[in-house]
Amino acid sequence: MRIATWNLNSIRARHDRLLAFLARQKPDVVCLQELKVVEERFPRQALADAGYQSVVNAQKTYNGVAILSREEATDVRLGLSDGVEDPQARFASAVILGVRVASVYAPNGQAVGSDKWFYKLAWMKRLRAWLERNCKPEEKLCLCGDFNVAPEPIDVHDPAAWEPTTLYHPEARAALAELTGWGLVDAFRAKHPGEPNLYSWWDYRMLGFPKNRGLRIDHLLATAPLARACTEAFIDRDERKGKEPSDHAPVIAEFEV
DNA sequence: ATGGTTGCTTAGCAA
Repeated sequence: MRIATWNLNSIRARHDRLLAFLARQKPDVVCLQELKVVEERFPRQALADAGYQSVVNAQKTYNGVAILSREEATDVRLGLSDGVEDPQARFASAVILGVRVASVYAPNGQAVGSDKWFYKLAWMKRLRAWLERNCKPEEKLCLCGDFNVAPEPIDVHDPAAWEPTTLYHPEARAALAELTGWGLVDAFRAKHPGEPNLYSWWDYRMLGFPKNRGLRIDHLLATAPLARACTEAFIDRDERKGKEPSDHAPVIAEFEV
């Protein structure tokens, strides 16, 4: 089973790119983030024509996540369902071929100390609580998405410069470590231990991509039974090239399940 | 040195 995660930065702006990506990489499951579209305008039919059914948690203008799959998605759950009043569409999960897959769009946090920053930290805690309520580390599960946190120095082109920011602040990293501490393996890093300069996001500004000034903030976090079945993981850098790319590249992993 | 880019929605916000 080939699982991909990709922050599209608008599914309308990336419509043709997404269809070309599906044809090229032929993933079995794709978790998408930042749809930036209302449910009614989500291109469900075009994706169905391409062979994918869609689980969609959308909202107007901001956020929005989806799970595309070739096989049927069951036990669909939209949102964290934790009783918190929260209009932001950042989470969806479903079971596909016996694997629980979740599409995750963690808050960016904007600036350390801001309201959005505290929302980010709280949201990470809520996600950990969701795991505790809904899953067991012994089951096959993969959290796929834009976590807006780079875990380690190796995941940041200039760690000292990024440490004061929400994407690499020690508290954000601790929140991500709390999440993985429940029982999740960074599937991409497990296949590329110690390998530097591998990023999934580059700022549109300041020639971020041409200079490879990136961060690895998009992750496939798998429980041990699933991580053991991972045979390959890579970042599809080509998707960041060319005309009108997203600022994120897809992360893809192959699992023998 | 506080720059610069993109998308959604239409001037300002979010990333």
